[in-house]
Amino acid sequence: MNDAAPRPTLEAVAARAGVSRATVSRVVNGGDGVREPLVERVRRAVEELGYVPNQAARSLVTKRHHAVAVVVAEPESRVFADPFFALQLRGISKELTAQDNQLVLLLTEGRDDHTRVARYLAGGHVDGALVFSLHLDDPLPGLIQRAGVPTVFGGRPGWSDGTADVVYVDSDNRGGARDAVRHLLGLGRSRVAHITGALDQTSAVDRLDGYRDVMGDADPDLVAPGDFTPAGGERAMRELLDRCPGLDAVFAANDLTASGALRVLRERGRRVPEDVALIGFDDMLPVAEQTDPPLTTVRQDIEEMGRLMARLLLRGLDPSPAGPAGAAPAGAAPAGVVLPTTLVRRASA
Amino acid sequence: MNDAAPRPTLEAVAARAGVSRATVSRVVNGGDGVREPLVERVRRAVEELGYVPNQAARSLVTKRHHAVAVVVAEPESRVFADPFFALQLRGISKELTAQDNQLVLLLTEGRDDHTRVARYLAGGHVDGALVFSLHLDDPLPGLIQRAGVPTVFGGRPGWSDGTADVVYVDSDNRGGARDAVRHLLGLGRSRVAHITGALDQTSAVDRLDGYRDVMGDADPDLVAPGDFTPAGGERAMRELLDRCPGLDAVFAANDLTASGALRVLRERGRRVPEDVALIGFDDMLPVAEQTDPPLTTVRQDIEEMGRLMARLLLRGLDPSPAGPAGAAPAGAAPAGVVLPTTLVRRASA
DNA sequence: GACTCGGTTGAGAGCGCTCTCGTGGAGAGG
DNA sequence: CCTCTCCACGAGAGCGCTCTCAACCGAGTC
Repeated sequence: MNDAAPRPTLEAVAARAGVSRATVSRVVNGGDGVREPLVERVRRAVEELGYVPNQAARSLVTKRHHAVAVVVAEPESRVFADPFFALQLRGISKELTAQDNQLVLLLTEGRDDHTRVARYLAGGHVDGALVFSLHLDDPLPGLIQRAGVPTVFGGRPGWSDGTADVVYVDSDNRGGARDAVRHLLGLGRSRVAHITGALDQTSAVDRLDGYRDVMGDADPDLVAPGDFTPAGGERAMRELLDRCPGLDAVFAANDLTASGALRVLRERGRRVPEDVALIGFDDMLPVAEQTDPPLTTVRQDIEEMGRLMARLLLRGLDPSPAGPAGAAPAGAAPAGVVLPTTLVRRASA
Repeated sequence: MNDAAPRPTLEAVAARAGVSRATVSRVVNGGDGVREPLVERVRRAVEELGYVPNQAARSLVTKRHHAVAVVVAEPESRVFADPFFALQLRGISKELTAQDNQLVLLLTEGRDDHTRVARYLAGGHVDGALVFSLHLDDPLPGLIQRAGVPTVFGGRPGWSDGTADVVYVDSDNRGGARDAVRHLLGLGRSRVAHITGALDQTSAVDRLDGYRDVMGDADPDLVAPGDFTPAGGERAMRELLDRCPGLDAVFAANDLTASGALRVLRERGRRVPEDVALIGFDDMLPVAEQTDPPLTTVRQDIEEMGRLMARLLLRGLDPSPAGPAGAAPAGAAPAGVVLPTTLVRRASA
């Protein structure tokens, strides 16, 4: 249907500039060791011919692809369906393209995809991988780790409790949860309940831990299991209200959960925040800002998480600059980086 | 940090199986014209060595990359931040991987990125592109079109009013809008208002056109400009209520807009749907289901749109099967494919 | 039984690039 | 003025693969 003119090669540029292929190559790749007049001539030839290097040929010899895979496990799950992930992707993309790397997106669902992805990564088509997987029992991270591709994880993987040499970026779920609960206590509330997230995900576990850090072993009846969905929030809220009618505050594991809880609170005639203060997590805008009252919540800098993941990976790939005096000891990559969270006060608490 | 064993090459497999490189290549690529015993021997060698073809080397000679770029213009905009896009991406991904193609994600913002993307595409690193751009005046689609890469657009591009040979997939915004308005009329409402979307996007224009198809040139005061955001919806709703206190139904250009309108309606003491029936567009779940009352809205099969885009592109790339008796005349690609919408009845209308 | 023919296999030429060497010329040193 | 060094440049090998083409082999054919 199209397939027009064959794209110009190094050879063509060389001919036009009246130099050798090697010289053109040098110019194209930075131009060190080539005298100014020649550089200029080559540049012009490149320009005139509209030359663009053939990445395949280049990769063939350099073994670098300037491409990074972003693996998202189980996209039906929460990761993919909310703006959270879109933002992270944006951060990743920015950082990657800033360093002239491409982003290869790999979405998986189910076993078949696991092996497909593992093969692909092991196949050496990309220089590294950024992996998102929420579930503790997901075999994918393990497979990937074994594939021998440099990898950075988004969120703390379940099987790495600070031990192994796994590189990941996470936000401070535990600290954020503590802040939320403390805020509630600071408001003079004392019977603070918690609706957990899906506890097969580290973020949910960490948030629960944060709650416990502050509340100690308060009344265990004040904790009800949720699953990060509005429906789960409703269910848990009913349960809590039945069990502990006297509760005066709720910390929900995320904003979606909080929105469900909010509906039940209203239905049961509790005023928010007067009777019950409510606080969420994520600061998922379309939800947090649209509820009535708007949700007080814990925000994470999602885009920055993405950037950081990419930066970490790229740094690990590139055995070069080392900065002023060697920023970080060569082999010792930072195992996990945890980004701070901030409390966003709106009307619900 | 790692870089372990060099991966086995075709040569290695050939040696192990006691055949020539050519034969291994034939087997790896389908095995036609190779006798069974040999095929078996080669297969085993591949297995034992864990051989994975080097895609770079392959691309170098075949000029096919088995990779498709997905270009998303202006990710700050609505496209990227909502689940809409995530779903579309999922559809694309499924279709692409089913045919063993990779998905290279290109996010752009601003001029610099435009030229970067154009260069990348023109550079022949991918076999084709799927492009999302919402704004009528976006120069990117034009640039891409000129880059000579096979392209399918998501959503009807502004500059192609059915004329040019542009391939795109869109949902039936106009028809969906008509359905919505007719539904409202069917409910016995007569003063049906419309809050438009951002009119620099074809989807918004099409929805407005659909409204007009049914309402004729009703009272122009019944149309107020929005911008696809909740805030825009609030503003427009206030305007409408001031101008036409007697209105009894509102068709909002999308769910976000509807949620804003809903808030204003409640604030002004109008009951929904008793006093004013309200209907949205998109069926953006976290919004449409969470409002009070839940939103009646027009749904599009987003994931299918994605799949279809990918399928269209791939079909255009592959000059092969042609199906039973040549499904479609070779050169005559279907210019635009428009997917149907369905009305989802909830409580608001 | 010599000959042809369709089908299988191997040899070898590149695809476009990078990178190692070797060469030649300009400048420094004796 | 001649040698030694250093640096800019070109020649050429090869990255791992596909694909054309020639060689070969067994089965028909006359």
